[in-house]
Amino acid sequence: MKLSLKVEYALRVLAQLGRYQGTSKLAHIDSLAEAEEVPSNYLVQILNELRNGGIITSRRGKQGGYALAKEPDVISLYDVMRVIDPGLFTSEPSRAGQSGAHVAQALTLIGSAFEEKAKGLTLRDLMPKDAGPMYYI
Amino acid sequence: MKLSLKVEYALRVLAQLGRYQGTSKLAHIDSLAEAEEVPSNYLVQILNELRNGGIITSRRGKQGGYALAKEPDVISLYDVMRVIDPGLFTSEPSRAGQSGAHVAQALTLIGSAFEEKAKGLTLRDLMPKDAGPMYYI
DNA sequence: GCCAAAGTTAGGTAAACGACCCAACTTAAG
DNA sequence: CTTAAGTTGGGTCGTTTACCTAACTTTGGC
Repeated sequence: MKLSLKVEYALRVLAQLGRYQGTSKLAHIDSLAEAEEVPSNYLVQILNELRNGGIITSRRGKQGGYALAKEPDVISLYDVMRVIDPGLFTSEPSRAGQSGAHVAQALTLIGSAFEEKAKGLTLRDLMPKDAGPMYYI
Repeated sequence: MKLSLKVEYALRVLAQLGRYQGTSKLAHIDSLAEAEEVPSNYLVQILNELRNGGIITSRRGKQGGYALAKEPDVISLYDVMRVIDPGLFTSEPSRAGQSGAHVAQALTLIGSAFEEKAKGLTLRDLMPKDAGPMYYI
């Protein structure tokens, strides 16, 4: 279903950010870029969009960094995709032509299946099961 | 889920071709292009790929034209998409980075939902319900 | 046997998009 | 006030999309 590399990058980095949850540490761009093998110059842009989209928070200056804005299990893949790749869900098929309406309806059906599945998965599903919250460390 | 215009065009035209089923008439490019509002110069290319993909058949020369290779209810939208937009279903997400495997698994899950829905819909679902086969005309 | 109506094929193109890179700027801790 | 971090705005380069053009081939009918 042709998802952009950008979405993959975002999800990988968010999964990585999920590992910081429970600790008081903030993640830096370079650590994230290295751990998830994302080009750091591109990651800058992605993190920015995630912040504007309310998925993550950031702090500037020395000791700055990024953290998830919410718990991993309340951030769905749908939320992320909508922020990183708007137009993935907002694009309506055209109703032109004699069969336009029927085709549009069918494609919307397929799109809904995609959308619902994306809503049912959260960042927690992207994180290692054995690595629970680190409160006790 | 960002489907190409090309796929929409193909589906509209195939739905139109479905209306010719049961008659002995072949559809010409220009009629199809006009009925479904598809640029005819582009449609030429699409019809060619559909023929090479075994979705439709064609006849050359005067009295030539196009027809569905099979009954509308055995041609799924998945079949069409695979022919018109290969790479839609063949593309595997990367497993790079620490979270690559988990992300790939989740995205494949979403992709499967999309794929299954596309397999469950056929050209018949794109055709007007009241217009049954025209054998009796 | 020609001619005209159809499909076939190859190629080309302009605009948009994707995946980056770079540099100047701002903030905040020590 | 220096330095490590995030912020912002821009630029670039290759690919893809959505077309168009034109030459070619096949077929039916006069």
